[in-house]
Amino acid sequence: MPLDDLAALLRRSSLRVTQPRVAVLGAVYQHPHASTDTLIDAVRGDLPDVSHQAVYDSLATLTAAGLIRRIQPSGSVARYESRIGDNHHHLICRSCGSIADVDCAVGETPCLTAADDHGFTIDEAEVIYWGTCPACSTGSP
Amino acid sequence: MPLDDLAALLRRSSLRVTQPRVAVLGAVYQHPHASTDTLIDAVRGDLPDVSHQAVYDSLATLTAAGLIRRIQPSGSVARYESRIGDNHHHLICRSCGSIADVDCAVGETPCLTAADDHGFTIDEAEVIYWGTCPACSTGSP
DNA sequence: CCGTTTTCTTGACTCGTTCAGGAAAACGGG
DNA sequence: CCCGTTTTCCTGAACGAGTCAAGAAAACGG
Repeated sequence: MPLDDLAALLRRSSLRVTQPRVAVLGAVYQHPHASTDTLIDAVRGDLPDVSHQAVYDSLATLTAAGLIRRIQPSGSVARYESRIGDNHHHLICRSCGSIADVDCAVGETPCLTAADDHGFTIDEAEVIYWGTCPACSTGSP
Repeated sequence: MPLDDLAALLRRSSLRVTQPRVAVLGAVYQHPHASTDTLIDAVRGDLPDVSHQAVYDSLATLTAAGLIRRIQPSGSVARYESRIGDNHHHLICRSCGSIADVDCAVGETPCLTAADDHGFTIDEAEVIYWGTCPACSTGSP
């Protein structure tokens, strides 16, 4: 993903194009499901002197603009991903915390229909599959 | 839920019956989806001098024993509920954070089948419906 | 009732995240 | 191309949910 494209994404969302934002957006594309800490390290590969605050701030801005998505499974720190708008879900290993993407099998926004919505206006259904990843499954012997 | 029944639940799980545990378990039954803080307050209604640590510890023990379930939606503190083993899901208001239970429409453990499991051994599918509750929907005018 | 084991109390501490104020960078108009 | 305004970034401190540790107290089995 060339830097110019990242900048264009920012502009299209009416966001100022700053070095930290471009670097953060690029890092999220390069490291799917990465934690904030990992992203800070990745960003500092390009910009050694960015503050953690700039990364936190950029992540919040990008999330608010819908360019990235924040996910935060129970017992985990915040993670970010660039796959958005395609209603996919996540498969998380209870043992090592690794995350895999899962396409939604049924249709576009299939899970958006709850049995009883209690009068709520539902706008998203988030599905998390919990289990054990292949690497952790074969760990015992 | 009489105290004796709560104690019986603990014994059935081979847990020692202590005042804090009984009080915590009772509080979770009385306050579905309550945060740890709320539960601490509730427990102190019965036992004014329990430490927060005892409550944290009891909650962890009860959760490990499967007597209660811990839920932790993104951006929220940990919450606990006593409805377990019936594969129900949650409806959460983005505005006020209130949580409602939703029965699973399709069957017993319907969502347990991901489109592609990536080799994971899946043991649970957690579904969270995000939206706006009736009270918050009618807030603007 | 006693001894062992588990649990509770007290208090300090960690870590991810947020808050605050001044300095620096980005953008639009001239 | 430069300048002023606005937004963003940096430094450094603070917050809060949750955890850790060591000794005192309570629960259970004999």
